[in-house]
Amino acid sequence: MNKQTMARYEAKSTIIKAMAHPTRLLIIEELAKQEHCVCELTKMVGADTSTVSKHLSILKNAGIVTDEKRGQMVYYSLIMPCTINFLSCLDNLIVKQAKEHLAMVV
Amino acid sequence: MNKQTMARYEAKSTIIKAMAHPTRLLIIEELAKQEHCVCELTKMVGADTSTVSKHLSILKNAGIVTDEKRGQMVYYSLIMPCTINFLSCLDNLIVKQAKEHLAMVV
DNA sequence: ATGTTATTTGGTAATATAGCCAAATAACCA
DNA sequence: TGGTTATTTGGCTATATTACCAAATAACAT
Repeated sequence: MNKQTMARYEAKSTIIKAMAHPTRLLIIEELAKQEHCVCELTKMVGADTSTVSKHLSILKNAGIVTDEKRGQMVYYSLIMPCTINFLSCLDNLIVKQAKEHLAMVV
Repeated sequence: MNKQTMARYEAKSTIIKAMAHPTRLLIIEELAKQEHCVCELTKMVGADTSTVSKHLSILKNAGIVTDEKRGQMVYYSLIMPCTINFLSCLDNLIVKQAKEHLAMVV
């Protein structure tokens, strides 16, 4: 296995790992609609602020979101266009699978 | 937060979590080109057979790949079309970021 | 300056993941 | 039947992740 190829897989898995959490997916999908401060996201998620802040820092380190401080608030927004198409593709797939499963049972 | 919406995020994160490993990304990209048995994938990955087998079962449980036994070999193939577009999108992004980084340094 | 709000960071405990070895299972051949 | 190859499963240890609390930092208002 080529060293460069390996590095490429690791870079991709870092990004994907950052997405791989229900809360972080929620955040990504909300930020796809519009930017939000940590306090707004905290309400949406329904967890401790520190927990949400840490989720955001994971997304930021992966290059999926970016932040901007305005006053006392920090606003996060989505900067990775790849993610949203993929997530909606998965959504369709999940609905399709659920329907197939239903058809099997009924 | 709606219960159904939450379940949807969990379903998506299960699929994404299954992708979130360098070895499993390698497997996905190789299976995108053509089906392979566990023994072939083991050689490509360069790890213990049991390790590769476990990676494959994670991908299978997530619905990303499917398997078919022919003789003593089990052949795996990719069945989730979403993944490949997403991975190539990430690849482009990573190359772009690397170039930008290079331009900054030089 | 002091208090309040927004956010991040450090610490900690519980849980999940990854990799290897050894053993079990299955298919094939002699 | 007995041996070989391919694959999966169980067990174990090391490492990573997550969530919360408490404390630190920063901006703003009084």
